[in-house]
Amino acid sequence: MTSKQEFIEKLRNSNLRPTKQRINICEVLFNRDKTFHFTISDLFNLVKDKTGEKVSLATVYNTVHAFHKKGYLKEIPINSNQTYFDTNVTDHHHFFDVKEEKLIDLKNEDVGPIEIQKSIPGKKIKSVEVLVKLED
Amino acid sequence: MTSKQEFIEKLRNSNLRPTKQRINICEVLFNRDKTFHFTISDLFNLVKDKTGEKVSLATVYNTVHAFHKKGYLKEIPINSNQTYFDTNVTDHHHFFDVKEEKLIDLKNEDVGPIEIQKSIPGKKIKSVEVLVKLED
DNA sequence: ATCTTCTTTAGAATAATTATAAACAACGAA
DNA sequence: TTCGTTGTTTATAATTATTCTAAAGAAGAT
Ligand SMILES: [Mn+2]
Ligand SMILES: [Mn+2]
Ligand SMILES: [Zn+2]
Ligand SMILES: [Zn+2]
Repeated sequence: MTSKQEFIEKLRNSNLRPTKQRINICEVLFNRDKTFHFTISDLFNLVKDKTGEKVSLATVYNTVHAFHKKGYLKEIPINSNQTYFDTNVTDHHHFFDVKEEKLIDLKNEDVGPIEIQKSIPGKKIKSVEVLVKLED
Repeated sequence: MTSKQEFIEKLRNSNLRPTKQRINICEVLFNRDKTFHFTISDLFNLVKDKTGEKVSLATVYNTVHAFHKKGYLKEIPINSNQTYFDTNVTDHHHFFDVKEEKLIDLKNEDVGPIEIQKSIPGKKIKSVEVLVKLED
């Protein structure tokens, strides 16, 4: 349980004005126990449902991009018509349930360390992500 | 070097009529030494350039989807505004050069076997793919 | 309170992809 | 080879996720 005040501070510290809309979005995104995987459309609907207040779709996009830029959200590479985001910004891997279209976190110890034995001159590794697709 | 006749047979065997357009697309896709990573727009332009014959964009989409369904192309999960495909349909991993927006194949031995230590009841693993993002 | 700067918003614009439906080409049987 | 059938191509329209625009509104500083 994170308090509204903490969200306000977090936003202020990030040079983002703590507006009603951003605070509502924070509640939906960060007031939870487990990692949250979502699309913009998921988030848009949840804000309405959980806070009772309507936020424009443009603001959801703006806020998600702002949070992404600040490092509070991670973008997850899957092939889908919609972009997926993740409140777990640490380096970690995923199951993707193709039928349910749901992401599930994998702990690093569930996958083990991955050593990349090849390198490209002039380039360095930015991230290593494993995506495990699941079927029935 | 694969001959036109082989493409025609391949198409027939797949219950796809060997049209001029499909054969041209085959030439661009499969008449090469190395794996080919591409977007629909890449392919559309290359068909014009390499064969001198114009193919409609809709046909490129149709054909790519048909080949994908038949298992001749693989879709690569990266976050981009465009979908990437791959002529290497075996299970394999990738570098993605974020700046150049280019995919590079990784051999399985460059990554090593990946053992997934977690399972989800009722689901089985369909694929395990590693995406290594590269920066300068 | 006033001014400035940032934010929200509705709506328009963009861009990838998919759908539509008419013209066309491949096929198989006469 | 012709003819009828079925599959394919194509231009174009529709759809959909995302981004842009510009005006109205809210937050912060003085
Ligand atoms: Mn982003
Ligand atoms: Mn596809
Ligand atoms: Zn996650
Ligand atoms: Zn590849």
